[in-house]
Amino acid sequence: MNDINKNFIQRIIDDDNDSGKFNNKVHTRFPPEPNGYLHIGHAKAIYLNYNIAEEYNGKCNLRFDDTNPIAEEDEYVRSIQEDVKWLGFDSEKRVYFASDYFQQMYEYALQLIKNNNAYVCELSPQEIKNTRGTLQKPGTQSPYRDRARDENLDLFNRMKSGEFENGSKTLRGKIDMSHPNMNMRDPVIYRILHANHHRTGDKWCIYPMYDWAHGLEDSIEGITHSLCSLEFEDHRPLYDWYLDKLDVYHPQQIEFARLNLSYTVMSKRKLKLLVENNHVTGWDDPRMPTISGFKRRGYTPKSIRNFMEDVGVAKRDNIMDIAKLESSLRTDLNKRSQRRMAVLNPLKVVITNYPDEKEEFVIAKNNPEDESAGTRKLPFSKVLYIEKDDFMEDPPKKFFRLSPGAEVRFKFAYYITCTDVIKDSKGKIVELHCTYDKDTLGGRSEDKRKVKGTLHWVSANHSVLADIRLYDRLFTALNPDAESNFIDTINTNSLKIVKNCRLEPELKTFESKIPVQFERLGYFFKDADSTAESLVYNRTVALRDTWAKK
RNA sequence: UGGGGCGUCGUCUAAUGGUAGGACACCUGGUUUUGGUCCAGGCAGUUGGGGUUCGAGUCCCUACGCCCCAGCCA
Repeated sequence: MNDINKNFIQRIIDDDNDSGKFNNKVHTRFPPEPNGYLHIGHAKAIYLNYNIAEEYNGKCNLRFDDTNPIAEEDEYVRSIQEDVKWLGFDSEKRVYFASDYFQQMYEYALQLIKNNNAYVCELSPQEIKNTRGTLQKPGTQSPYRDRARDENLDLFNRMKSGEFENGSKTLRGKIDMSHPNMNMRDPVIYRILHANHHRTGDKWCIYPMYDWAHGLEDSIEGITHSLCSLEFEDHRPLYDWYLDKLDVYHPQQIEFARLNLSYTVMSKRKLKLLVENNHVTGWDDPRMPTISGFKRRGYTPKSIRNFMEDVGVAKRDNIMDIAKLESSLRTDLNKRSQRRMAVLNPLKVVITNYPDEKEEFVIAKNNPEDESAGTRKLPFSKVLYIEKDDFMEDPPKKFFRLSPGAEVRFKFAYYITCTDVIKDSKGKIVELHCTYDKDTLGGRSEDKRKVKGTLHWVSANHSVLADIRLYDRLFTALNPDAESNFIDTINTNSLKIVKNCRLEPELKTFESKIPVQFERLGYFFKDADSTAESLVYNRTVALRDTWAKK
């Protein structure tokens, strides 16, 4: 690793290592709250934390920050672990829960009270709000602020034993009600919550607030560099205050800019709304920026990791162009995907000079980027389907697909010339009559005559049917968060289902785990909705198309 | 009128007082049995104004702009 081109976090760690601050140790953590599914913004945090640890020969913990029983569920801890693993990060059994430290946190709170740094406050939530002051004006002190030490201890213990109603009392830090940083105006440390916790059940009825819990979790686990997003910058003084007052091991919090993607929303609240109001089919809807959504859509873990490497890390607010994600995706898929033939919008083609009952098999390359992927046999016969878009009766200049009198290559098969256009009574094209040149088997000719267009095709009788789901961005606004109501900018055409697509027969039994490219169309991934009788494919991403742009 | 951050091509991100570079996007051209890939090239940036310096994206002053903070959420 050279000194140049490091990001600001690596430089901080280098400085710490130079000064011996953490004895050259690096230990990070990824601390999700199990209250929703992971999205690609989390993937940045995961990537960062695991990679920093690996780079410096350290470790990274996966820690569930489950301090609020109201919002958290087991379903989410399961999905989060699954997603982290799918992304390619091994937590090596380093899986922890904030709730495992509840007893220890409680004892630390006792210590804080004993040192006269915390007190039990009986102000209601509304009263606390009213006395906090504003951004410009200082707050006023709670009447309970100067309670005797023993009374605080007694009251706090009774809070713990369940004697009081939700919201009736809190434990608060005794800091400074006129502090310019609102977080330092006697912050709540514990609140009373008679609620069932997904792991500790009914054992506790007081739960620690984030600021109290997070620093202690980091401290207990021996974290060195505690990476979090920018909005916690204002919380760092409090993180430091607690640890200093307790005089315990003190990790360094470092803030970085979270990832934003163009044409998408990233907040859990908004994603949840999309799910609950059925704007999408679920957390794993292929249009969602969730890890499970990308997975179902056909994204690869490697493409997401490469994207994160590309994105980098800094403290500027940013909106990454989603085209960059798609570029990482195509780079990976291009090298690895198996090519297959599929016709989305079939147009019947009859090869008039081809024997009626004949069928033959042409040799098709599975992946031109990788010879080891081998070849397969593709059935060819008299009646075929091609893409409707690949024929124009009256083509513009530079249209080098099929048109009356034009000769094109049917990939891996023959040169084909269109002789007749068959229409129905309304003038709609229903069928094409063509001839083939029998001396061009494999798609090449002895005379080296040049054929500009190469089309994909399937044999009608051999083909299998499928529904194909075409996805577009979920929002029409580049930054939906900036709109007064992001729901209003939902793209009503984000999903288009194309029925009765024709696939080459091998796709009937194709393994769903392998990424596949439908020649000339894009990358597709077999959806979980597929059954033995009916195939469903998701378009992961289209191929770059410089023709369509014009 | 409080506090904390941040301003570099269209979008991300480097350059740590010494030639403003890379990626994506976009535009040319070449190769190609995918209008894909690949290859070659091009376009495009330091928020403004002062100052220090032989030399400033970088240091200082100042102005401006953007983001975050008033949950018993994280």
